[in-house]
Amino acid sequence: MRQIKHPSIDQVELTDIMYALSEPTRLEIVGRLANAGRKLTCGELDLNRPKSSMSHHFKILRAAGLVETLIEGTEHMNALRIAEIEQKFPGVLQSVLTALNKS
Amino acid sequence: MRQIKHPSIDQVELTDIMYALSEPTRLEIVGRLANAGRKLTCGELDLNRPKSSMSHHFKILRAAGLVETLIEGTEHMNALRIAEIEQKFPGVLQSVLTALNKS
DNA sequence: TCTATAATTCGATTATATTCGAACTATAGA
DNA sequence: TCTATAGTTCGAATATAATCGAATTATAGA
Repeated sequence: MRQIKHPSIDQVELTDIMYALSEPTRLEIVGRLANAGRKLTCGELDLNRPKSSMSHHFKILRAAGLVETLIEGTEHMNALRIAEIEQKFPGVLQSVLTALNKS
Repeated sequence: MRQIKHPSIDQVELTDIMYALSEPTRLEIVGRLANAGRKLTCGELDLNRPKSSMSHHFKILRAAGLVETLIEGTEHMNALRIAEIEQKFPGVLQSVLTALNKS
């Protein structure tokens, strides 16, 4: 069961996080993953966009270090790397999530 | 003495802020404005880039609502709109500034 | 009114992102 | 071994952004 590679937390750059969060679809994905409180498949998110577009956005979220994807069978389970990100950049992701939930 | 137009704080979007902060030069400008604790002219920042490039980045920072520019004579004095941004998106800008000062 | 200074705007070039259909890969289960 | 399912990768089109020299605007001061 081959797994997807992710950057280690010390490779994660603040600019990459900012960039990943600057796109509405990706911000929506991040918000839903946070609120779900459990791992979600790409399909469960259902933002009404083609699979290839979703895949593209997940790739960027992974590269930024925001999302971790575990392959389980035919599904890809996605989770926010919130604890690690908070440790490295305290408050950054948390405050964005708070702002998201207010709007 | 004509002044530059800025968005009102309720027009400011989280994605625009994230986008503005996703570019290293702009992040640097924001960090210096925060640390200076006073208004700075574009020239004082001196990031070793052509004036037209700096002007472009300031335009984006202004449009995102992050920077306010007051014209005084021939100089443009720039300040972070930190109080307003903090009120609307608590912790977002502050945590980014903290992360910047650690790196 | 002339000159110097500060910064913006314009315009062209190049680079980077987004979008999405079609083809492909990997796994589970019949 | 066949089929269905979940997602990725490819490739091409389109859109958006970054870069920077040259021209322009606005002001201060001589």
